[in-house]
Amino acid sequence: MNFKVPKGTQDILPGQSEKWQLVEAKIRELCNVYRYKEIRTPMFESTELFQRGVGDTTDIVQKEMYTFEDRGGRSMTLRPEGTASAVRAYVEHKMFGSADQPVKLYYTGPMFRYERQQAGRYRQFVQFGVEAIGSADPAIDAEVMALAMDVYASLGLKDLKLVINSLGDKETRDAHRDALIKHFEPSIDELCGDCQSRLAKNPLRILDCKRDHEHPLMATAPALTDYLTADSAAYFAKVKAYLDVLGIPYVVDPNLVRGLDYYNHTAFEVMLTSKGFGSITTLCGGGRYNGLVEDIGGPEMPGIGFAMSIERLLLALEAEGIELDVQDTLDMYVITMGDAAKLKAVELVSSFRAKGISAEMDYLERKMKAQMKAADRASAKYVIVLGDSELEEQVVNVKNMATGDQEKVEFGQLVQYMLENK
RNA sequence: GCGGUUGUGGCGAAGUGGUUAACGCACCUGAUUGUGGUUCAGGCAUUCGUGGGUUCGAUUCCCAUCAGUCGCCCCA
Repeated sequence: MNFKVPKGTQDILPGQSEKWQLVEAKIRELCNVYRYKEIRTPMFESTELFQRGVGDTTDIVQKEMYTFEDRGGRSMTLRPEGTASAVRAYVEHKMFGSADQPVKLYYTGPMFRYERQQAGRYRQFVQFGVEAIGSADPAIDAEVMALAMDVYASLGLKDLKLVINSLGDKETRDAHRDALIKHFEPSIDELCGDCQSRLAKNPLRILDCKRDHEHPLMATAPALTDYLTADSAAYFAKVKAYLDVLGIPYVVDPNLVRGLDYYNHTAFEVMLTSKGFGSITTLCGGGRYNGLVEDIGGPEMPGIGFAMSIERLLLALEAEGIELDVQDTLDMYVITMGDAAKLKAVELVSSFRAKGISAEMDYLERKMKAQMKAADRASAKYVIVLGDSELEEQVVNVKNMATGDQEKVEFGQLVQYMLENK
């Protein structure tokens, strides 16, 4: 029998988990500064929520969901993303009536999508995301993007670009869609099979096909920006103006498309400019979703948000050679020689810990030299050696591992000594 | 869903149709009878992914299968 983690999932072991904690701490700190409040929602919801929220025609809903029937015969689904749940909670708890408006939420937690694993893509992955609901002010679009960029910047990631686009309103999209079909349909045979199926499903996606990138039809294809209504164009211009004020560089990519149905107006991605890892270059994706709250049964409320994968964030840091400053400190290692010493060591270690001094001792009956080595490996700041003579005199040498200096300290003064020196 | 590639100790990594399957790291012991990071000597463990086939004999050749990994699609 040998059990393994399910395909597409991973164990995060000590050594790695500290990095996660650091990233999560940074995220909470920034969310607090930007005044986004944490929301925690269940990891599964009724299947229908995602069908309505994410969109029935999306790949996520059609072939990537972990859907199961519970014992009561209800169809449930492990959440593939966070926005639908956040919006559901917003509607359910009538947060549109709360005093604080707009409602600014953030979440972190695992998401589930049934996909083939590759570098930077997992079946269970952790997303950090924010949602700002209740405002159609372009300034908040810029704020959300600024927060995303800040997370990366605060961790030292520099080789990033913010790519933005406007998907316009419904009128814009319908007109553009028709134009795209008209443009590609006559010569669709010249394009790849994927594009051919995209024509009916989501013609917008043809524009970012990698295989047909060089095809002459691409260059002459109608651009979404040409179909923006006056209102949509004005809105997009304001978003850009606010980004300028914030000093956030961005690239407008008219072909930027998001894969979830609920997006309109502002769409953006944070991408790696360096080679990065594997074929994945997008670290974060987001956009505006006016209309989603209504679709889920709430009032007509505009919203905008993003989601980023913590796994990809960590992979990007690794690819750029950025070491997170995780501190793994041990204040005191107590070396024991003999059973009597061990008895005393247990007592001493406990008294250190009670004062917040991290302390460790040997549990493997190792020789003194091996214990010394273990203390060194654990980067212990101080070490004491407990043997028969120390027990008799009630005094130990406290060794400073960095300098090698030793100082005599009475048992009763040890905790105080450590509090002053650690 | 489709395609590529890999599968040998805790980790990394050689190798061969034939008695005991290199080496490095890690770990343990000793040199140094109570003080670490260096050095030297010794020690330690492996169903050679799994199942079947060919063969006197398979870790090695063949088939299947499983798993990892990478790419496509799509996405974070």
